Amino acid sequence: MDGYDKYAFEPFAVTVDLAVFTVQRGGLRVLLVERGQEPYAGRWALPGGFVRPAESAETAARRELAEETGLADVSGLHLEQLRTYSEPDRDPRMRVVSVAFTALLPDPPEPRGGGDAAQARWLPYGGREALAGHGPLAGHGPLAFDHDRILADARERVGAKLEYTCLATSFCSPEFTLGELQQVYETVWGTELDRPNFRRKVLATPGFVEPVPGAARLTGGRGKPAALYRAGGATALHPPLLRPALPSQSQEGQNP
Amino acid sequence: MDGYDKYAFEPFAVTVDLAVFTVQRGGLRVLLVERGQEPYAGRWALPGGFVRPAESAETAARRELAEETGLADVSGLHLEQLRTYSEPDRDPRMRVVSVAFTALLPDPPEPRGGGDAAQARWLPYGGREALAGHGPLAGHGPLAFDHDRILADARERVGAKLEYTCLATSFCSPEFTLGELQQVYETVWGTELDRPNFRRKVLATPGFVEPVPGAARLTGGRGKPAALYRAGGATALHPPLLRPALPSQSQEGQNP
DNA sequence: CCCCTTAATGGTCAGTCAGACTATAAAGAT
DNA sequence: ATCTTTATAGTCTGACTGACCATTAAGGGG
Repeated sequence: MDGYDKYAFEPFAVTVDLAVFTVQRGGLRVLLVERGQEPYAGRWALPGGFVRPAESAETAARRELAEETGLADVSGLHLEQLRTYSEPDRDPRMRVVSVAFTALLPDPPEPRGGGDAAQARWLPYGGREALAGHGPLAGHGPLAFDHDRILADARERVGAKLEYTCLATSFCSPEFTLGELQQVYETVWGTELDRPNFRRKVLATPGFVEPVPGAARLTGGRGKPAALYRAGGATALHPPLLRPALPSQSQEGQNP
Repeated sequence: MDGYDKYAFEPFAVTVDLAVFTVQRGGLRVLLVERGQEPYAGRWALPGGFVRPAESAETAARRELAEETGLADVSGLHLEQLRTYSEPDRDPRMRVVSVAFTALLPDPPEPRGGGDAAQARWLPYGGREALAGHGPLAGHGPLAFDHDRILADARERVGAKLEYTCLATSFCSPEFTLGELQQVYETVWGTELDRPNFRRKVLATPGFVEPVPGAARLTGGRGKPAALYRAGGATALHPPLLRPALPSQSQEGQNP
């Protein structure tokens, strides 16, 4: 950071890219826009835009989130910096450094198409379609630029943070059932969890969820009505709720 | 990312800042440079510099790491992106977006002063001096720009990653004793760990460490000589090695 | 040379927690 | 009325953790 006048430096364009996730009908969905122009015309991409002169990347990301989702109030939504992507050739036109963010929405609104005739949609990401061999975006990929990688990084980060934070409640409405909360974990992790055990763990963690005092119950379909809970005051999970270790993962070296 | 020609965008300067940690004599140290020019002349700052036109931020960070430490080969060192700091007023001269990195060194070389008469030093960070009330940098703070915050974020990130990755071996020489490895945990976390339990946990994790086959032993001082180990092939810790939860942390909400 | 200190290593034991599983309750569907 | 579905309650076992105690192998000091 020393000696600006001694070293040459090139100006960069700085953008933000958003990986906005939601859990809907048991599947993970991500907000994508269809590009109307070259490069990558017709390909899907993460929503995003330039950081303005008086903005931080965080401010720009929240502004873009409001614009792209059409939500009036995005102040309560979870928005978190993922990392910055700066490969010199990631945009063929010019040098663009992009700060990527991850956002989580409980109930996704119908997205409005962007200004330039590009449509925006919630596309399923991962899940059953991926297992059928069409890739994580089920035929809508690959994305423009390096957005496939950004999206994969974002999903991995969200999955990891579910383990040791209370982030899962950000995917849920203000009042939710434990079944809905469990669906969030199962959807993001792509695994199934034992319901009684999940319940025991969540309720045993102080501040994770708190019961809605009105003893209100509600159900959408069959079965016994479920009790409603709100997010508690805690943000971290100690000890964490670990996802089941896949047999072929995370321990490549073995001790004899 | 759509329509570059439709929206105004400002060029930014993009820099990298490095939080380079090492564990020495039982204390955590960080590489800092003393600024020779305004702004913040005479204050200490994180090493860093501009990203060049053909570089990614990662490439620039590794180049800066080599330059600042004077090490011939930094290819094996741990270098990881922390996050990007982009507040509009973080540099009083111009709009600078900085991508911060965290690096870990086993045995720190004597740093060479930067080109512009600025000296570089390993300063103790946190530890006993901090408890004496002089702040985490024991009288050398506050740092220039927003580097205090970057440094705090970096330390927290390193501490968190020790829990669920094998990162701690990056602080150690190629061959190390379990006592040295434990010192890394204790130094970064600022807590004491039970030696037999730590040993049991480390050895029970496949791929974390592997014994040096030559049954080589080595000691610096008194006591029984310790067996030497190398880093194993694993990168993740499943289940994690959790730092002892401080009584006043992480669970502000309590369920009745 | 003997004893003390230091540090590494080996082991025990009880409490806690996670995974697997069974059982009961309360709703809609047929 | 009975079945299906979902929520909730509880049990049991093995694994893991934290708190210990014991032993081994070095150096230092009398």
